[in-house]
Amino acid sequence: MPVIARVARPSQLSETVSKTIEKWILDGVMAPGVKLPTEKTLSAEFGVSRAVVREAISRLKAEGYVASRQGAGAFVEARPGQTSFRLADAVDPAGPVATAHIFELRYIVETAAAALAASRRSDQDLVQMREALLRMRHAVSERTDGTQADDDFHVAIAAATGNPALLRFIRFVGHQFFASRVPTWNAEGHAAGRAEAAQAEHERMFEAIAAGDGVAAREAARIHMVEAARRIGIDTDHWEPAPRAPWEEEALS
Amino acid sequence: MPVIARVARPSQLSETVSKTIEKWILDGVMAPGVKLPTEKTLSAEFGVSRAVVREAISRLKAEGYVASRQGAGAFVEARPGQTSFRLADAVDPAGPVATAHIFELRYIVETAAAALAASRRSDQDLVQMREALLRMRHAVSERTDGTQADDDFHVAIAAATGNPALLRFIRFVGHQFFASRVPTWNAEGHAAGRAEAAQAEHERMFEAIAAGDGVAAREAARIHMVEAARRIGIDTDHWEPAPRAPWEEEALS
DNA sequence: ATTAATCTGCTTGTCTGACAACTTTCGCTA
DNA sequence: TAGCGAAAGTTGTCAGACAAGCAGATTAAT
Repeated sequence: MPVIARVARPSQLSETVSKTIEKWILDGVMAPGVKLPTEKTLSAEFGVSRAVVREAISRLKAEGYVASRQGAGAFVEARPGQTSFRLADAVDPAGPVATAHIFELRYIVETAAAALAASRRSDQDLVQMREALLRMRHAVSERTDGTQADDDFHVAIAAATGNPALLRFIRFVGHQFFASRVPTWNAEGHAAGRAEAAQAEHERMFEAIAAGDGVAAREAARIHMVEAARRIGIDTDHWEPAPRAPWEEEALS
Repeated sequence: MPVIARVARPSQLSETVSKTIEKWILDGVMAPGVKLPTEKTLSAEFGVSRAVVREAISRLKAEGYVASRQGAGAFVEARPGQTSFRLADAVDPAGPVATAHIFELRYIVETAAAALAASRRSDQDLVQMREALLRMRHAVSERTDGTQADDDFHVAIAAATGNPALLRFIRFVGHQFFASRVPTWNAEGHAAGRAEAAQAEHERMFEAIAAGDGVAAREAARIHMVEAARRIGIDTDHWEPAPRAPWEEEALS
């Protein structure tokens, strides 16, 4: 019986197995392209049934660590970081600046997406944006929740770039701040005029994109991002080693 | 260009099932916290064995979409997945435009990073860049391989932004094109003057960043990215001419 | 009557054995 | 030697069974 890293956490056998194999790959014990032991061998060495091993490999396949070919075997696909980008690896979740750093990343891609959308959007893209915009308008007047429409609007812009990779990434980064939109759209946000303010910013973005004005679209998106950051209380004063965000320098002048 | 929903791949039953359930969750058919059907029910409805359903759920657990408790059931997680970004999900690997889409994403973040680096770089950051630059110079004159130094140079710029999330993402995206640098730095590339050309572009980027000129840094990076795309045969005609943030335009005046 | 303990059915976790689909290897034949 | 086909090995799927744990209903105790 080989060494089995006894992880205290997983009460699930399949998780124990998958974590162990994942560690093998991470530590370079199994290089990319290498065929990993057969399911029968693994089940024997781990002392579990083949079903458990299969579930473990299923996890690893989902995470992109391995790929298997029927009749041939399972092979190490690649090292982590080559196929997937994890925010948990990118920033220290406990760090106070993590949110600001991720938001800056979002700021970069969303402003670029707005500019691209202005020059590439189809009529159908505009329909999607307008539809989300109308739902937000309705949410403002009725003082109801507009977080979903808000999210849909941003996704529609990303989709209008015609770049699926960019679309997916914006959805991914934007999702990290889904909960952050609540203080804008709840009763308090309506009362304080935050929902109305956000809506006005959205309207300007839409107009610029509809007009095909990339520069104006980027500027409108920039303003929206800056205001959104302010609304969720991102403290740019504490930004790491770098002095400050670009929009702050502008505010200074 | 419409959405590419080409997912005909899954010949694996478990993948078909997991993708279907994933779609349910993403489309909001199953809200967070909701208990999904029992394994027996799912196996009956999909017409597959329980083992297949379990492997599918195993995938979903690995991706963070669901969590299951023995005896109780499997429940949709509050934060549906979205803990990692996988390019394999973002683009159709078989599509001819996949590389161009990913490169555009890289173009967006690298040009922004260059602009940020110009305003935030420390003296130590400059040392890192200069070191990589010297190694590339040496590679050009000696006609040796400079891919690693090339990569290090771009990473040094990303690091100078002081944003670890941005750094990590640039490393991730840049790695997708690591192999693409070979035709620039191999014997053929040296002979055709591609290595020398790339080096000149790098020098301009460094000078602008060292001078603290964000606008020039972005423009130099833009040129380098466009040329790099051209060297690996990516069409950049439809790209935005010179995406530039408003604060930089202000800096011009 | 209220509360606590127990029971019972249901669900997930694991095991075993079997067969189908496919790949690789190797020995045989021309 | 080259090509072919059988055989062994491996993953994919299925079926049934039992253990472990949970939730609601039933029963017992105060």
